[in-house]
Amino acid sequence: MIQLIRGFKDILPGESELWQHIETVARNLFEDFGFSEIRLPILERTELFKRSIGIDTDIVEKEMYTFPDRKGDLITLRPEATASVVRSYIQHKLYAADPVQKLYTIGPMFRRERPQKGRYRQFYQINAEVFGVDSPLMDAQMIFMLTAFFSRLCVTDVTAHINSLGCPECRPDFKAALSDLLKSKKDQLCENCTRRSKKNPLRVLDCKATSCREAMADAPSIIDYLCPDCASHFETVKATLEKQNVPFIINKQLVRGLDYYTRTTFEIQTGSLGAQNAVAGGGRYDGLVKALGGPEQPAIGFAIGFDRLVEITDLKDAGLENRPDIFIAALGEQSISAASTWAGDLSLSGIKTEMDMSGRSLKSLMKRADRLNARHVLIVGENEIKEGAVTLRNMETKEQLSISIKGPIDDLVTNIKEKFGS
RNA sequence: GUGGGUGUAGCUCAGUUUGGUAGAGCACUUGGUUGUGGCCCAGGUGGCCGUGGGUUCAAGUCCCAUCACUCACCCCA
Repeated sequence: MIQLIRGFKDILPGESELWQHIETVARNLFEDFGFSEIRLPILERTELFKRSIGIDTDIVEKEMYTFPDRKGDLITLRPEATASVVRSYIQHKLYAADPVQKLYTIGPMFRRERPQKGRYRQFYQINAEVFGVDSPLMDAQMIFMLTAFFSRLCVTDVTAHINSLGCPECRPDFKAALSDLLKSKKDQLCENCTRRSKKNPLRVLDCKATSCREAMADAPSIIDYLCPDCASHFETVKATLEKQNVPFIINKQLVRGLDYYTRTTFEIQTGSLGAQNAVAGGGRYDGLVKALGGPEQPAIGFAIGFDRLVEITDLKDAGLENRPDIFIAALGEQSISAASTWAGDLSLSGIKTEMDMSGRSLKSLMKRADRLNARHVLIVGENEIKEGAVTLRNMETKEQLSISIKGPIDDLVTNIKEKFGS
């Protein structure tokens, strides 16, 4: 038997309804906030990710699916969406029509990590990005929209964490201060952090090892090193969130794993996912558009972990399953043949119709209708054909009524629709 | 990449200690009830016991290898 690739998964009927529902909620909400969908390719030139995510990050160093195509060009299955959105914004000069662009996209991402709870090699993200707005009010609005999204999906066990990473002006001072501390505490650091303290000292703040956490307890806070502009930007974000009643906590340890982030950064964390506590994350990346060859335009965005969201939502049994309005139980060759043409007309008229073509006993057809959770069963047998009227049974009330089939098929469809009542 | 746990029917799992006929519940199917679902009762279908090798008269069970799943480290969404 050929099995699917490690870390990949199928989304089967029964779960796909929930995925569709979440997608619909996202589309409706984002579009109400003025976002438009952008659909992007899954393969990009490897160079794009190296330049945007950062060459020293784990993603680029060891997690990307990168391979040469038949001509030898290096291409990569996208590990995240922001790089592609930015690429597209630049390539199609979307800023020329209007520098302000609000875009969302939904689709699969690929990272070759060891799979575990809430972590797959192909996973799905819902992304939203805003270009051309540097106002902190937009930062607040993005977080506002994100938390609204979670509450619409009845996800309760989530907390918004926010922080500011400063800008190229203020970050060097902070890095220097942090490096000094790391040198003095180097005996307490775990192996990884010893390495990181030289390459990317910010990451040490994010370490989960207890010894590192203790060592970092009195670490300098980036917030104390913010330049006046960054500081007032962050103040406005916080004040606006408070005004809008968005609960949040300031998390000075919050560091992003991708190099392009600046200023406001945020993460939605949950306690229901084991070690994978981030269910959404994002922030401002004011320098990225320019860095990728575009004009100087600020930007902010976030990504929601779709798979993780599915795991923590309480909507699993919300009755989203695809149940037939009507199940046709036809008995005997003649009835099956006649009913199969009706089934098509009923479906076309918007009635979810299922019919059994096996010719089995009425009892087994009723059982199947019950299993499919059909609302009504249309019984068509020799008797009915002879008498010119079929039987419509309401599966909940057990009420049965007779519907004439003497007229044209349209009449039958209309009659059935009427009988449905609610 | 490193560690722990687990692989037996479509699903959830017994059976492995101490080698000796492949099991249960659910699901599916047929009938009890000539053409009416859910409950009940009786029957039936369904397994290379993850895979490959080894030990043995004999392996689901013991040994070796390998693969997969899963959780954790790491990292992130």
